[in-house]
Amino acid sequence: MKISTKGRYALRLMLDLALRDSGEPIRLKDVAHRQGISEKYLEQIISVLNKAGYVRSVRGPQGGYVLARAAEEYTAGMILRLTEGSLAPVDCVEAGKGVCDRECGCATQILWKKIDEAISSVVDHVTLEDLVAWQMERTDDYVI
Amino acid sequence: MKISTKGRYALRLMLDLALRDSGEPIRLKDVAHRQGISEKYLEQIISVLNKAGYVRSVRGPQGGYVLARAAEEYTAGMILRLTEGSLAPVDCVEAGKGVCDRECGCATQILWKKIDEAISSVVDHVTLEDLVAWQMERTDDYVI
DNA sequence: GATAATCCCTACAAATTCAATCGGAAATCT
DNA sequence: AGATTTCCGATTGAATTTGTAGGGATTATC
Repeated sequence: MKISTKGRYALRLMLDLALRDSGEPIRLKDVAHRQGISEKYLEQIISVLNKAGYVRSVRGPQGGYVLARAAEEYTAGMILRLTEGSLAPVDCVEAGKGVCDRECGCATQILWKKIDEAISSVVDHVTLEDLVAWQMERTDDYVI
Repeated sequence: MKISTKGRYALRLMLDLALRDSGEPIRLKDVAHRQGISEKYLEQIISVLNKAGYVRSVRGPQGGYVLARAAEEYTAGMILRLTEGSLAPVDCVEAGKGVCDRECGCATQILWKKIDEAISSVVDHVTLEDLVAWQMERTDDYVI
């Protein structure tokens, strides 16, 4: 019941981009250094965000990444679901998946549904802009 | 971000015991058959519940397991935390663990905390008795 | 007391997932 | 041309999950 590094790093990556959003591309290498995350690993993660159109990439020198939209247009749920796959606590309450093979009709499903809704109600209402605000409350400089 | 089979099976196991709670011990073999779970694997799981005093065991023929307390005295959170270890979405918001090495001071922690609280507010308020009631609404017989 | 049923314990193993690492190709600025 | 940066796919080591396997201890019943 843990969020993997993929989701956590993706969120920190997007937060990093949002904090330094000036229109100029931000090099992944810099993000990696600031966040203490392997550059190569971050590549894989931002590749997913890029394909989803969450960031825009600029190749070559002076290149890097820029947020595709304003920070308030991203929810934590969007970012986490994209990178984690799903935030549902069990398979059988996931959107696409219909019934579960055996647990169907099982009362525990009601619990899983409630947990799923509780998680969603948080992540779907916290935006990247909220994270930016929280970060700026905590530290004056942007060293995360 | 999934609850493992250990937690899910533990909950179904406890629900099964609660639904058939008559004072007589219930054989693990029967639970395993009803739930379609390997008997040997269930042994490992109930061993944890037994050591925690959540169930009482009776050895020998006509033996089995009985709930140690009334169903309303167990929350889903108790059972899941015992078998899953922790329901916190990331290590750094767990109770015992102090700071996280690097993400400390990071705004994402606030999000993780909110998710953790949302999950807890569900699992700490749903009791085994609730699950029993939900199950009886769904099916007249107790075949889960 | 013998037998059979049941819980109890520990070790092992297959499969999957996680968390990267590695090596290079393609694009682009100067 | 050369340096910089993103892009892409393969591989890998470790950890975790999800069980299996085999036997030991206890006890009700005959």
